[in-house]
Amino acid sequence: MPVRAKGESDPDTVPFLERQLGYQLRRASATLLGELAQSLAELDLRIADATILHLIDEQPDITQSTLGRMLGIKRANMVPLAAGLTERGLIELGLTDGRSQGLRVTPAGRALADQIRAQMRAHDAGVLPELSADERRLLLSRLSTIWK
Amino acid sequence: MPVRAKGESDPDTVPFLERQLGYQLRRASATLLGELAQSLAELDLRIADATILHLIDEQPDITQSTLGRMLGIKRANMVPLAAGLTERGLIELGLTDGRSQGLRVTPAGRALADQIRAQMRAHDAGVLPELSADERRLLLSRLSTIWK
DNA sequence: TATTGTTATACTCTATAACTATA
DNA sequence: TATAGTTATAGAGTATAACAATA
Repeated sequence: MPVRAKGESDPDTVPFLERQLGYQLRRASATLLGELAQSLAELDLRIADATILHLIDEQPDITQSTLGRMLGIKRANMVPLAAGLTERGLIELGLTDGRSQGLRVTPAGRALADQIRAQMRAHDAGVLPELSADERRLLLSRLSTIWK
Repeated sequence: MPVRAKGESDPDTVPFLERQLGYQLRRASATLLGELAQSLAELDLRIADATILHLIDEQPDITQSTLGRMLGIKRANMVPLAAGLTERGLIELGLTDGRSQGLRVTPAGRALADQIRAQMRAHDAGVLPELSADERRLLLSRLSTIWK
């Protein structure tokens, strides 16, 4: 007679989609995206804005093109993103070599980047809080193999 | 002296975003979404089309509204999706009670739903193939808690 | 009164093509 | 010749509001 731990249902009863890793990943990601977007809206930032500002703070003189490659955002779509952050006085031009324009955070940008990281950390801490540090590290490394 | 398993880098050296579960989930999900979209394009289907067709096959006489609630798709946006599948002869009206319209697959729709599941299974099997069956089950259940 | 299906519409994100300037 | 930044634009996908018909 088959034994099953409590809380686990009969595998044959589980609907198809529930067993799809891709589907579960998609739904989980969409939910977290929405939550984070709501949280960052308090800082008047979209997720792309916040991520870019953080990266410029972390890596001064990075260019639009490099940021786009890192984040999977097309060069053309980086322009209004960078322009928006510039208009708000959060970033400015750093080292430029004529065609490449290094970007740096302003003092206001750095302060906001700190707030962004704080919010992202706080949000992330609420995700799967039952994971141990080891389990968390393992999951992170597994996920990164999917897209890298 | 701190000991570290080979292949693991100094935690303090890992960039901020790489340690964010939300970010990793987002990137992984986007990659898988793109791969699956490419695969389903062979059947001339988008992911939403395929998912809906599968669900109607699995649950005959389900309505647009119910499908929308299950998948996080607004009622208004379900209309063109259902219309498209109907025009292609993949689904048709089943039980209707006046305002609710149950949807069912046609024979062609059922055959395509089988192909969809085959493609989804095949794609999913390529995701984190190093996971054991137990690890896979655990991950699935953890992910589902995020969005349910 | 609440829900279903529906239409119209706006908004965001993303993709493509083309152009200029520079390495 | 390849790359960075830029512009304009088209296409998805998604969101809101409103309406008619029905439970």
